[in-house]
Amino acid sequence: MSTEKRAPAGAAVLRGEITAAIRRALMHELAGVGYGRLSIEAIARRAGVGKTAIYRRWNSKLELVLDVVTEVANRRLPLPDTGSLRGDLELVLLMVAQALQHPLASQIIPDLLAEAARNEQIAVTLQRAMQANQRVIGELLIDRAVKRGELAEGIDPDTAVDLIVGPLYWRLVIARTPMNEGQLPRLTDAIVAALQALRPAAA
Amino acid sequence: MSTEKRAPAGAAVLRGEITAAIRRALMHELAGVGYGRLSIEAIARRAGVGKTAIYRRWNSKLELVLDVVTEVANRRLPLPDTGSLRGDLELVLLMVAQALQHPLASQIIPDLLAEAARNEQIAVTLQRAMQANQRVIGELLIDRAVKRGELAEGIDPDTAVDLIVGPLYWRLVIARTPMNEGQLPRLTDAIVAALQALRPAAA
DNA sequence: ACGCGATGCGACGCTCCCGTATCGACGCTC
DNA sequence: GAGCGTCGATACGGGAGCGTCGCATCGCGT
Repeated sequence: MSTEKRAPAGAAVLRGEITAAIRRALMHELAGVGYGRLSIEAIARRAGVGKTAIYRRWNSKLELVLDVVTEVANRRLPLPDTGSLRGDLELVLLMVAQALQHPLASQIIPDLLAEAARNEQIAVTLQRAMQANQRVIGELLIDRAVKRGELAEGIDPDTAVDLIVGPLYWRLVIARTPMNEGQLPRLTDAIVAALQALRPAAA
Repeated sequence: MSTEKRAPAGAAVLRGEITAAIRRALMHELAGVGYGRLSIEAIARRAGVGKTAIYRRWNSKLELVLDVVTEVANRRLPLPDTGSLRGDLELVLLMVAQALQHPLASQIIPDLLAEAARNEQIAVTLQRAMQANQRVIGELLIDRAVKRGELAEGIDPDTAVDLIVGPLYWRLVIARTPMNEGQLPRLTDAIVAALQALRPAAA
């Protein structure tokens, strides 16, 4: 029920264009009214399809949202090795900043995160998606820096990720203050200093 | 319509206990179903009052929520001077952590922030509330540190606030990872280092 | 060429909530 | 003691969305 069906036997088939239209409509509805007010009827209206087309593909609103979220979250972001912690970090921050400033993402992400606080299934789905991206940051960016000798061994990866992603998320999504020119490099320097000052857990 | 009415002439009066019950019920409903699904009927049911009692006090769902949010956000938090940037910072982080871990707050805050992305009135109300608290951090904590010589003059207050509040918010509200014993002091040290490394905007 | 089956679509009954109005009961103020 | 305004409760018409069902259409395999 999650991926595209392909000619099971000798019969008609779910039309992929319609599935795609529903997915698109869901994203826009989610951004527009949020998960709470989300209605199948509105999605069908926006997608220009009948409600049946949706119910035939997914059993419930929750299943539909989880499916689309999972599909979007599984798009991996590559992390080239720039040769230094500062270079890697600035690149990551830039990519995260661009992602968070996407008009659809900047509305959908906080909405789903808020809903995750009351819906266990959404929570675990988002956790999975976030863990995948945090592993990129943790294992690649931090481990690389440790191997280069730029960071101490035994550094707490959770707190490190908090220090890297937290300020940017707060700034762009919560406070919604635009980033001025030159603030990102300064923020990068500050975070590098924070990471280097982060004592290992054993200390 | 926002504060308590007091005996206008020679007549009956809105009973404060009922107003308080509505406020309490609103908080619980908001935490339970979110702003999107919020319904006046459910609030009245939970509060054990008639819908009329609510409509007599507020004209709309939005007005009710804005009123209660403003009232809660106006509770000022004192910030004693511990004598050092690190001491002030750890105290602030501890208070913020406690606030964000409150079961009601941890559900209501992200929900309203998500809603603020599509509702201008909620956005400005929350901005006002946050600016008040950020001023405490900015003017007191940072200015004090500058006067002590612990931070450089001309430091960017916006980025500084991002560095202070962002990691904790991300950790507790977004990632929802519990803070282990000893992580808060380590986080404090790292943020101090970040603030000291934060170059002034003019640089 | 044909027929089967899945498809898209609108209609259906149902539930929930809105915002208003009305009612008798109660309590406070004068 | 009298009157006024608030109280909970209930009812109302209207709107919106739910999940299902019937129907004509279209595509595939024979």
